[in-house]
Amino acid sequence: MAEYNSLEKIRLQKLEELRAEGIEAYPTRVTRTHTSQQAIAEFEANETIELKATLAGRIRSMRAGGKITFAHIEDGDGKVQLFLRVNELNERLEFFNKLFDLGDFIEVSGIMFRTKSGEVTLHVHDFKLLAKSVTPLPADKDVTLDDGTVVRHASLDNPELRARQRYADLAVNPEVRETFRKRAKVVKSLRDFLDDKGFLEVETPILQPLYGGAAARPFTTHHNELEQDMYLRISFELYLKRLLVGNLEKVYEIGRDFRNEGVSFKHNPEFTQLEFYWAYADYLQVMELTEQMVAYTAEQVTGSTKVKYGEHELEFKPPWKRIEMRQGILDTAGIDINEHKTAEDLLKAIKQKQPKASPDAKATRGKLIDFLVSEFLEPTLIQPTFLYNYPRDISPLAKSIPGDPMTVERFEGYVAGFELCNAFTELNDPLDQEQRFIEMGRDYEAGDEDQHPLDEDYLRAMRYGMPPNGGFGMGVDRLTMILTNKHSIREVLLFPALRKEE
RNA sequence: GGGCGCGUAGCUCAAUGGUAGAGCAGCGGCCUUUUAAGCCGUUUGUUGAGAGUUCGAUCCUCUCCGCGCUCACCA
Repeated sequence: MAEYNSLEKIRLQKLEELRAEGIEAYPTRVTRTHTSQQAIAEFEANETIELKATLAGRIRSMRAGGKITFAHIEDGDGKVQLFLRVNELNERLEFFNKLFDLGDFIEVSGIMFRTKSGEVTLHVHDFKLLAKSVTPLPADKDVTLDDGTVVRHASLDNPELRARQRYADLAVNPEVRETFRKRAKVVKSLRDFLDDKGFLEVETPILQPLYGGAAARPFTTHHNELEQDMYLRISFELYLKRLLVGNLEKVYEIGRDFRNEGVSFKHNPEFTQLEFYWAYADYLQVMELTEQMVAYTAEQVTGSTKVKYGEHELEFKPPWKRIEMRQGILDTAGIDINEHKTAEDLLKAIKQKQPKASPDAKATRGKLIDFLVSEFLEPTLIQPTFLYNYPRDISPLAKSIPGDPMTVERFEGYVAGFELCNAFTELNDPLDQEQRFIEMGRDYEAGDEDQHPLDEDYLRAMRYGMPPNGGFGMGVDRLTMILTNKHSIREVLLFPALRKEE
């Protein structure tokens, strides 16, 4: 049984009073004729015509006078003011004032007009309760004090409450609703862009017998009838590339990935990923498509390719800056990785630079290079930038640069100092791929949990012949953060992962 | 997982080792064009949970729970 606080008990009492009057507090049918903004627009188009309207929405404010009451209701389109007067409503006005609360959903009918102070308002002739609100919304308001200082409308602010009770957050903070409308637009724009380029949207398994395509720890679950453990996917990569073997030339998927790892302002255990694979393309073509796609999305969502993010103004218009990884590390860290061909050698060079963090002493050469990037280079990449040409040993699914077996054709897109996307010319040589898997298997035996187990079926697919192709992956949540100027992934997830209550 | 910080009324926040406060919301009045109205009156608490120190703990100590920041982890 729910326990009610004093405010809720008062509302429950009102509910009883309503029912005692024979009023259904949660009726089934609504007969709305206009949304709030439709009614206002239609009235403003010609104010000499009497406009009758029936509106529906939630009571957000009430100003009850003796014989008149002003209120605002809010619906999906916005707010509209109501004017209720004893002249039309008689004793029902008092009934309205006494038994209706902020947060209740109501239906109101009447005639649109403009008040003395100029606000388009519904003059209410009839009203009906649609749903009684038992728990008060956490709304608040500010007040101007005698000395002129304004106490701000604080409203719901507690980040935990806002995330746990997103419904209340959405109900009370219109800008939060706007953020999620923009998020939907981000996804739609990406889809439109890729569809227009001839990509086929597909859906691949979330429950997988093996996980792969990324270096991350998976969530494990169990299928009862099949009597086997299964994993929630950590990427789409290996399944999407199987489709290239099947002669689907251009495929993409937008969906959820699951990684059983730490939570931070840019990591949630489940997150939305976009991946596409493009036969007969290489990473340079993917780079061009990427900057076009992100610029298109930015423009669709914000109206411009220039986007404000915190103190920065980001320009997404192609072409983006390109930095070759070796050169970028040389410029920011002062180390030429080509002069340090072994991990021991590179580690020595790094130690001389005395970075703030210290690299793992057992790290491979590739991981040390990765360390240099995140320590020195990454924080400088504010404007959209492609960092390209990665070490082979941290890129097991990418193809080497012809003539440079240590380096692969791979790039990552950086914006605002963090990684937005990752792409490469995909490895399509089954023998090379098997070799790389085996090398990773060694890592796996050595206790590196992030390395994936060998996927025999993927190799079987590749042996049938996989066309040369370029692949791409991007965190949709992160793109949404940037395009909505939010600095935490939780702000762009409706229901971010939180610990169980109590 | 480590470090730092936070948790007080429905919401936003004060406060002191000695009976826990404000604004808004709520409740009761007055007000027929208000603008998150105004005026008068008024209620609200297991101070996150538990233990300890103390004559006395919201405050000090410890444990636990939750959240935030940060580091680690993380293509």
